[in-house]
Amino acid sequence: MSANSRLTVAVHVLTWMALARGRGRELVTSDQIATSVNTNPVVIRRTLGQLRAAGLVAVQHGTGAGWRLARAPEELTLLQVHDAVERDQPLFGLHANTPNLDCPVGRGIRPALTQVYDQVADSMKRELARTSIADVLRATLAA
Amino acid sequence: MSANSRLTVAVHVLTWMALARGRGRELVTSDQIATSVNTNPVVIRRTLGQLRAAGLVAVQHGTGAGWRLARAPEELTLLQVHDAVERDQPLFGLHANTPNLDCPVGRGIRPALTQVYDQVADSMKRELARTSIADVLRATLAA
DNA sequence: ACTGGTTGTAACTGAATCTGTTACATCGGA
DNA sequence: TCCGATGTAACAGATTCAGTTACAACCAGT
Repeated sequence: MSANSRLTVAVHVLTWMALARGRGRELVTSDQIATSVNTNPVVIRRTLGQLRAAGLVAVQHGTGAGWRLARAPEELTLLQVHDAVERDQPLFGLHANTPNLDCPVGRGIRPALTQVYDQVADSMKRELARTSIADVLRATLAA
Repeated sequence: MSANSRLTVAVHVLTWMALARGRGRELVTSDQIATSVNTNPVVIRRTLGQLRAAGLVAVQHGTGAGWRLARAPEELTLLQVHDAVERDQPLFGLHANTPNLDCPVGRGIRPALTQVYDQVADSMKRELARTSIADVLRATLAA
């Protein structure tokens, strides 16, 4: 399947918020962010809701409502963002149907693959942890 | 998204072929493999077709037709399998719609993310390269 | 207490993907 | 020629994804 864009949208959101914050506008709305991402504000609010559940952003209600970063951009890693928006999504799927348990391979391959896939996911996560939103903003403005 | 099971099925196929080969049965049919994977033979043939295009298995036509491994199980890595069945599938998708190019973030974030995503994919591939079909077979029979 | 702009979330749509299935042409050794 | 297997197109149902509409909830300012 072609992978989804959740991580991309979430990083875009946070990077945009980091830029706004650097310009003195700490509180921003889903509408403003949606203009930059070029999508519907509800999509942005869904993403922000996941980021809030993970403690990466904070929301303010009522008049003058909006969102703000809960941490400095240097302290926000792509791993935190990934964990926030891809909760429990395996990197590789196992069998759609249980394999034949009468076969030695069908019986043992799922735990064997789970172990390998976990190692691969750990490696991926270590790499994601090496980049912060501040890094992304820097690279984005340099382009 | 829940991830697809292509890599899992392909590894299962090759692992089963490696076991059969170790038992002296070098040539096997998609029907036999499908029984272990618990799916339709056409699904297996589709997978085998991709593995053949990558040079990992060889096919034999006519009477007594079937498939055989093109290399020893020790020489078949999960990276090769991944590249065979997930050709050009990005690890993370970019924006579904082009972001707002009038915004500095919308303009610069795609190349910035591409660079990061490529690094993460490289890390993932390095880890996949560390495991062979022989390793998987060993772990499968040990379970 | 009312207003008004924003959030929070459910419900639905269309497109795409994934797995499984049927059908059938093709291959080539016996 | 026969026959068991491959190669592949076509289709179906389930699921996912992004987008959209709709509307209740929230709360600072007046």
